[in-house]
Amino acid sequence: MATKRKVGNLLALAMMSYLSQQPMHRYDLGRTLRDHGDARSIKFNHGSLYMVVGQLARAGYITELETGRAGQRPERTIYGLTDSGRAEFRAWLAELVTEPQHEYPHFVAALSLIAALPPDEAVRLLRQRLDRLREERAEIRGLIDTSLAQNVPELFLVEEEYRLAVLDAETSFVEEFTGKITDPETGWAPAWAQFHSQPAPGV
Amino acid sequence: MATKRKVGNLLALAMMSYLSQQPMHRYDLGRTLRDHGDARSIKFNHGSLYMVVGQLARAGYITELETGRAGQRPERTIYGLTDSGRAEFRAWLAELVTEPQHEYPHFVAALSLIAALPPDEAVRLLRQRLDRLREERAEIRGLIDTSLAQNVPELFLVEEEYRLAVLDAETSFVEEFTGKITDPETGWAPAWAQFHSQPAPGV
DNA sequence: TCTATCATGTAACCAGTTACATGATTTT
DNA sequence: AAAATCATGTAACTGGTTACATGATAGA
Repeated sequence: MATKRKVGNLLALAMMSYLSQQPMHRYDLGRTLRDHGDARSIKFNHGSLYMVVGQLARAGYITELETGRAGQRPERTIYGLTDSGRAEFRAWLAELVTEPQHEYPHFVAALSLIAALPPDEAVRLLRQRLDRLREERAEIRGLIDTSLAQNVPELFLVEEEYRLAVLDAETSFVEEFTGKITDPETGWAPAWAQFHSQPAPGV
Repeated sequence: MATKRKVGNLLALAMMSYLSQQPMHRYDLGRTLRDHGDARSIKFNHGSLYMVVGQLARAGYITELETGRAGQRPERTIYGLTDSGRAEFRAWLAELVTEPQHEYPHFVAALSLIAALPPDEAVRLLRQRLDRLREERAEIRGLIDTSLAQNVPELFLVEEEYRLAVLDAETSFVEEFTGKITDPETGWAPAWAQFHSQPAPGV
């Protein structure tokens, strides 16, 4: 039972994580997140950065520490994690690790409706997907390998390894699926093609 | 490059799919979606139903056909798919089948931050996750089996089979991951435990 | 010095969810 | 006849994204 968090945006979790190491200004948070490659795992943009910092502050998880000034730039408010923020961070992360979430990936939706396409088109599209999946796999593989070559510990790459694992599972699934459609003996294509006989007219 | 759709909510895709078979009233759409089990693949609720129908109508993908009346109930506007809606439906579904989307599952976010937990706690939580994953697997397996027993064609269960495949991949991944942490020879636990020596103080 | 990019913030807009409201059937 | 639940819709709120705005530094 996913507890209702006062702040639900995962960007907040990443922020609390960084702030647990040292207080920071908003912009530094953004830069750190960007440079650290967290954007691959957590969606964020300039706008949400401000929004989420506001939410965290209102919830009492972070607090203004001081307002520094560097050069002639505008003031920069430094935020620090509060004790309550630290507790929330741990609890939330623990929940995310233990409890699988019911999510709604686009491909699941596509599969649930794929019968609406004629079987030969479905197969054609699925084969295209296989190409894309291979490309993506190569990309992630490369990203991991270059990071490892730069001595990034494997621990900091687990999320990418996980992506790879899921990607491989999806690839196998799609291959098997196209097989089940096209098998000359037991393939679904004929039956499938039937309820595409008379398409309903447009309006 | 995921084209920018005029209506982006996947609920709209499911609606167009049903409307491509026959015109319907909003409430029927909701009921059909519910009874058909689409809620497992596509998030929707009473409120979004109205919103999305409005969006589809404004975009010209569906149009009012007639307003019927049954018994003493309020009028019910019947919507039908337009030709432009039919085209959009096909194009969108094709895109979803061919193009893997970059998504942000919660577990990926959790993994990207898991180093913030002490290794032994991480392992404990991951093992709890394994239990949950097994439960979920059993549930989906059961759902598939009862459906098959009721002669639902396998084609209409592919999205659940896909879930199973992904679930299995995740299970293997988590098992391997815990192994890499706890291995008595080469495990990451010692090094990992080190940068948890002195936690920064709360504010 | 001009231009690009960095750094910083606000305002307006759109999507999505929740809560409210209400009459019509069906069940007890 | 009361209670439940079905059927239907609107309004208000919240979260998130996009667009606008602007001064500061760095590079050409």
